[in-house]
Order: sequence, then structure tokens, then C-alpha cells
Amino acid sequence: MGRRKVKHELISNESARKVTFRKRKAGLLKKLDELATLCGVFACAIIFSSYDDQPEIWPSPAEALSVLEELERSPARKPGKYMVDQEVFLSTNISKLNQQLQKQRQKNLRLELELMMAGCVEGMDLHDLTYIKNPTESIQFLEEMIESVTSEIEHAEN
Amino acid sequence: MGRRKVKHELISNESARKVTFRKRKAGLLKKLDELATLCGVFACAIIFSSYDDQPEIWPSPAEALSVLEELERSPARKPGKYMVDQEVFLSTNISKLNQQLQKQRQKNLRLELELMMAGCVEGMDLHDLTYIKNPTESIQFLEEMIESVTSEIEHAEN
DNA sequence: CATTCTATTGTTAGGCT
DNA sequence: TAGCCTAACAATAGAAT
Repeated sequence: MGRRKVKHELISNESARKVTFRKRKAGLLKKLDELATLCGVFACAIIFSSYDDQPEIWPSPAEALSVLEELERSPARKPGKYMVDQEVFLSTNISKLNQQLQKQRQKNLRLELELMMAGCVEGMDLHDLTYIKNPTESIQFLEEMIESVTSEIEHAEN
Repeated sequence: MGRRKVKHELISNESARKVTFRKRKAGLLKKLDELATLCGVFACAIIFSSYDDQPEIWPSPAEALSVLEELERSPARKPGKYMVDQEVFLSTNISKLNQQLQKQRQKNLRLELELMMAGCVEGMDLHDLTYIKNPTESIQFLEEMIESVTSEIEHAEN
């Protein structure tokens, strides 16, 4: 939409690219807000760009964390269908590996986000406080989170 | 857009809400893809809903991880303004998180490689190799893996 | 460089199959 | 229930300021 259709490729003109980024980022976050509200789902988005000095995190980092916590509570995978030819053995193990990998990736995502959040707190200035409505409550939350993660880490022997 | 304007609130009709979710989720991911491509930025989104049995992670979980890794490499933050005690506490835990993250990444790489090898037998294409960022490290893991992959798989219960 | 404007294309709500 | 259709509304590319 716009005066002309654009190709699905990097915009070569830098200033035009920057303008497009600002416009579309705003549009995207609006869409995400609408999706979450209209459909009652948890969602988060992280956009890292050289245009913003700080990564764009929607909603707040704390709420983004909630999304990943929800991820951990996500239902177990359905049992995979097993193939019936000579590749049964291999396929079964591929399936197991895939499940493992999925779990590992989710763990990693969570760790990365938690790490980032901790970093935000460490270097937070007044501007960053706009993320947080109740600072005291938020710090408590962070402390609890770090505790739980630490114990979780200690028990993670797989 | 649509035949009627909708209020910015949870859609009460469940079936309508589900339909809207599917449509808007698709639209959102398309927008995110466009933003990333047109503007050359790293971005990821995670949508957790009861409609999908698995959370929606865009782009792939592996690529989503890259976004968060980029986050870690983002410019240093301003000095913290919180009490020293709190800073020390947080820093200590940040360090722990970092260490754990490294372990997680190694586990992930190993799993990716195992999955790739198993997949090669079935016919995985070269595109999947983009998962692997460090060839030297990967070869080491591959050599180790060749010896231990079978038992590893048998003991993979997590 | 950032905003505003607006012609155009893009998205989608409700209807229909 | 899941897809398709398309009227209607929304996002936005490029121009103007």
C-alpha cells in the first residue's frame, strides 16, 4: 500500500529505508497489540536495528518474559506418527532429536531474554522506567525470577 | 479494515475470535517478514495461543535465537543508577546466566548437528546447514558425535 | 531530518461455499 | 470447520512542507 508497490528486498536508499522502518515498525507493533487484545493471546516481539539505540521490545520486557514463561507451560507435543518402512528407527530418533532441540531452543530463548532483562535493570535510566509502572514490585519480580532461574539451572542436568 | 470496524477489545464470540486470530497472525508474520527484509533488521516474534498446539515462533527458533544473540552484542548500556548492593546481586546472577547460556548454546549446537546428520540420511537439503555458524567447532562436535550419537540417543529422555 | 498529506495498495470482517 | 470472496477499512510510499 502506498503510492507504489515495493519489491520484497532491502531498500537500497538509506534514508528511504530508515523512514520505511519507522513507519512499518509502528504499524507492526500496532498490529501486534491488536492481535493480543482482540484474540486474548500472549505475544512478544523484539526488533533489533541500527536505527534505534535500544532494541524494540513489545510489550514491556517484563511482559515479554511472561510470554516465554507461558511457552514453558505449553502443552506436550503429540506423539509423532511413526513411519512404517525400513526407516522407522531413524525417523524415531529424528523425532526425539527434534523434540529435544525444540526444548533447548525454548530454554535458550528464555535465558537470552532473562539475561537481557537483567541487563536492562543494570543500566536502567529514568527513561527506561517508563517500562515499569511499579519499580519496587518490578525489582521484586526480577529477584524472584533470577532465583527461580538459578535453581532451574542447577537442576538442569540433561 | 473489513466490512466493519472492530472495537479494541477481546472478541467475545469464540469462533469469530479464532478466525480473526488465524487471519491476523498470518498478516502479522507477513508484515514482520517484510520489515526484516525491506529494512535489513533482525526481528523475532513469539505468539502463544490456545489455538495452536505449538507456539508460533518467527522466524525459525534458531533464527529467533540469533536476534537475541544480537541483543547481547548491542552497545553497552549506561551505568546503573541503582544501589550498589542491588547491582552486585544482579551482576552476579547475570554472570551465572551468561555461563549457563554458553552451555545451552553448546548443547543446542550439538543437537542441531545430530539432527542434521540424521536428516542427511533421509535427505536434508543444504539450506539446513545455515543453522551452523562455526564450521571448525562443528567438525569437532561431529567427530565426537560419531562415536557417541547412538548412546546419546538411547539416553535422550529429556 | 521529521511530519503531514493523500493516492494507492494491502489487510481483513463478514458472508458464502 | 476451513477456505475463498470482496466490500470496506487501514497502512503506507512518495510528495509536499
